[in-house]
Amino acid sequence: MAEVAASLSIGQVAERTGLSVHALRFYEHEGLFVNPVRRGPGGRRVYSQHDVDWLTVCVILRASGMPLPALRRYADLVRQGAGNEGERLALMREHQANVTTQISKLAESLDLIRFKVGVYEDSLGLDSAGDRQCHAPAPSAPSHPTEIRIGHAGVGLMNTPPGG
Amino acid sequence: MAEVAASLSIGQVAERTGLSVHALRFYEHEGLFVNPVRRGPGGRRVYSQHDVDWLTVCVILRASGMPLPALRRYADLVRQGAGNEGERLALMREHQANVTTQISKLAESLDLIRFKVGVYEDSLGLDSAGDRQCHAPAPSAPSHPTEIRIGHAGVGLMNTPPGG
DNA sequence: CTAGGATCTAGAGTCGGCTCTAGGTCAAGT
DNA sequence: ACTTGACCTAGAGCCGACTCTAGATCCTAG
Repeated sequence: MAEVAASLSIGQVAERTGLSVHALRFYEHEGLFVNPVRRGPGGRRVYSQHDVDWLTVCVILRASGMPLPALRRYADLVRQGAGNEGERLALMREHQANVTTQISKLAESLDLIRFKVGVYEDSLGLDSAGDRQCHAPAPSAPSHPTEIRIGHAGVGLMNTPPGG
Repeated sequence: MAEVAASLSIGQVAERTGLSVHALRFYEHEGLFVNPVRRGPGGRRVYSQHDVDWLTVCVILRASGMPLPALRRYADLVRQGAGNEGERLALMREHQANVTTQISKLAESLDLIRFKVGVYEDSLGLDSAGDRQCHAPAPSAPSHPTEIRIGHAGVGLMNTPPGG
């Protein structure tokens, strides 16, 4: 049905994964591959579809902020084979927690940003043709009780320099 | 009701904003303040509540990934005073777009991560005591049609080294 | 034979955003 | 008088994750 063991050059893998050829060599150097990269005639790297699949996972994990050491650790665990699923699970769960925290922090920031956008739209007389929900989510009560109060002094005063 | 013009030392501002004193001096050097920081006896910096409010905004924008040059541009606009709301709006809208893209990319990555977590939980015989929704959101159809297919070869094969 | 392009290695350079150091001033406490 | 601690300036250093360079090798096409 499908050739599982197609041989790919570094350039082809770069194309398919979105990583640069430099980055691919760098990743190899950093021990991020599960299995050693084979070499063809002339010492050139030969990759398989397995490698591309693994790299695809790597790219996604990197895109969500997993640092290279964690990625290396994960590669190590996978390389060792079955038996360490507990550790892999722990690693993934930790990353999952990091990502969800990241997302919720961004969502919080987005409250302020939306509010600012609303303020400027209003000050321009635009009524934001069909993009905003209702008026603007009140950023003074930003879903989680935080210490920062941007509602009163902050947002209001910050639109003009205090000399005005 | 409230003292609007309280004088704060750099240390106090660091405490209130979460920025380090180093970072505060650095921000000043980089032109990120709306109004020039006053100096007290002995040349020491004197901050007002206005500064703290502005910095609070800065911290949130930074936390959502706005680079310092954009922050500086924004400070410039605010410093110039009324009349450039259009530019401020554009800047904020662009950042808003960046943040929402960021969030949705993270959410996409989270699909894979959750899937992996599910795989390892299953392989350990855990049935994930009350955390997962149902089984796992299918990561092979990740909300937007992307080029990467992690559903078939990827996730499945990557749990064991190819030598197994 | 020659030229072009892809690849190789080892290692240096880049970038953003701070962080830290060195060397000094100043005010308060003992 | 002396120490402590917060502050000052200018500039060097750091970290992560690549990116780029130099100089060599190899393959293919004309």
